Amino acid sequence: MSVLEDIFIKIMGSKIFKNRDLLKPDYIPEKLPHREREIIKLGSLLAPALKGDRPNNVFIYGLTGTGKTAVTKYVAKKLEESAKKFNAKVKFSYVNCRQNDTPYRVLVELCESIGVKVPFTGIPTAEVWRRFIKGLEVLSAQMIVILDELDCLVKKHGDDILYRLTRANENLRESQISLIGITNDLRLNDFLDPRIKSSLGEVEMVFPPYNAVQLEDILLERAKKAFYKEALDEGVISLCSALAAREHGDARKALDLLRVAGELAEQEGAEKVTLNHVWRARDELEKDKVSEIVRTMPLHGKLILLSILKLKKRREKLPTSGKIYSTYKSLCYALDIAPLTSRRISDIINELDMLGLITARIVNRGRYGRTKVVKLNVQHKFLEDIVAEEPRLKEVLRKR
DNA sequence: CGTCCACAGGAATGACGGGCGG
DNA sequence: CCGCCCGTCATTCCTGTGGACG
Repeated sequence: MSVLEDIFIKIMGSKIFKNRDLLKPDYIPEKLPHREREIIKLGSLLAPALKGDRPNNVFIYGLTGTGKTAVTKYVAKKLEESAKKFNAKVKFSYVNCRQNDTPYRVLVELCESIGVKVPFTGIPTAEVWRRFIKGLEVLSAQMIVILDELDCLVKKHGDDILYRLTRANENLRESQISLIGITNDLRLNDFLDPRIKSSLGEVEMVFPPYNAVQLEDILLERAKKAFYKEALDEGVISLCSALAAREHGDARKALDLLRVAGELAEQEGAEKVTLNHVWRARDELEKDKVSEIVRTMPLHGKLILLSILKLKKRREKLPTSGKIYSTYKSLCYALDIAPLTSRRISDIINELDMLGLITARIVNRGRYGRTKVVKLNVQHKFLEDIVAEEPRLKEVLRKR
């Protein structure tokens, strides 16, 4: 029997997943535990749309995995259903601003959602804008625009499009627009023009993180339908919840852990998902995250990471920026690459800190100056594997 | 108690590449 | 389509800093 066939048989014979899709991040369940209040609040805020009144603009804050998108989509779905019943003209448009991260692309998305066709390049933004307004007038509806991950758009391209959208109602007679802005970044306010702040932030909602108990409820709810009975070992759900609670109560993380643990169990033909699978799922997820960050990092960032790694391996003490810089320089020398200035390296170290790969804190050592002490936050094994993917770095790594 | 270490990190400036308006 | 402008990455030059040491 071939290896591949073996895998297929294992999957087919597996009694783990009933419906794996229920654990995917974009799935919107029928029940959202511990978000009942948010659902009611958002629902009542948007309800005027059914009567043809423009709802207030809403701004939703919350860290990743706090249910912002799920709640918004859920309410949108329900409202659309009701609108059909009451024969009210309500139109929702959901745009993810991370995927569509230019004003142009956002506008194109909006046009398409109301059935206006525009080429995705070739015509000026102003023309797309004009067609959007025209299409909207024909539609004669209450339009509710959901801008998810708004921070990505605003940080890259400013708040101009928000300004236009909030002001669009002045040019509309048959239709009206209202906005729902969703952001992970609580500091987004600082990037916004005060005028926008006042009009977009007519109502603000903050989604608090889930605690471990709440996460457990969420997982239980999903697991009921996603897994076969008895497929989960005792404590699996609690462990997933606990691990995710540690990371600012991220429900998506909790679901990811559970799903990946299940996948691991399935792949090896296990009867049940065990605690061990969860731990391995955590490693897997961390590795994925780290590898994604590292892979897209410029060469010198990788070299710095490598330098930290080498220092950590060789010596006992925590590396300081000076030490890192000199090992980095010798690394560059060995690879025949021109090294950057220490000033720049200082910034790169800060960037790595921002990404969460390392923790750098400033330490005063009196007579012996002032430095940044750096601590690696990732398991060495992962980093080595990932950094080694860069062919040039591979040999350096082999040489200890 | 002053010095001075070993950097931190701000400001100004330049090279480069990519998107936008005309 | 082209030139322009803007953001990013990097360098240069610089001032600032907490505390161990003499």
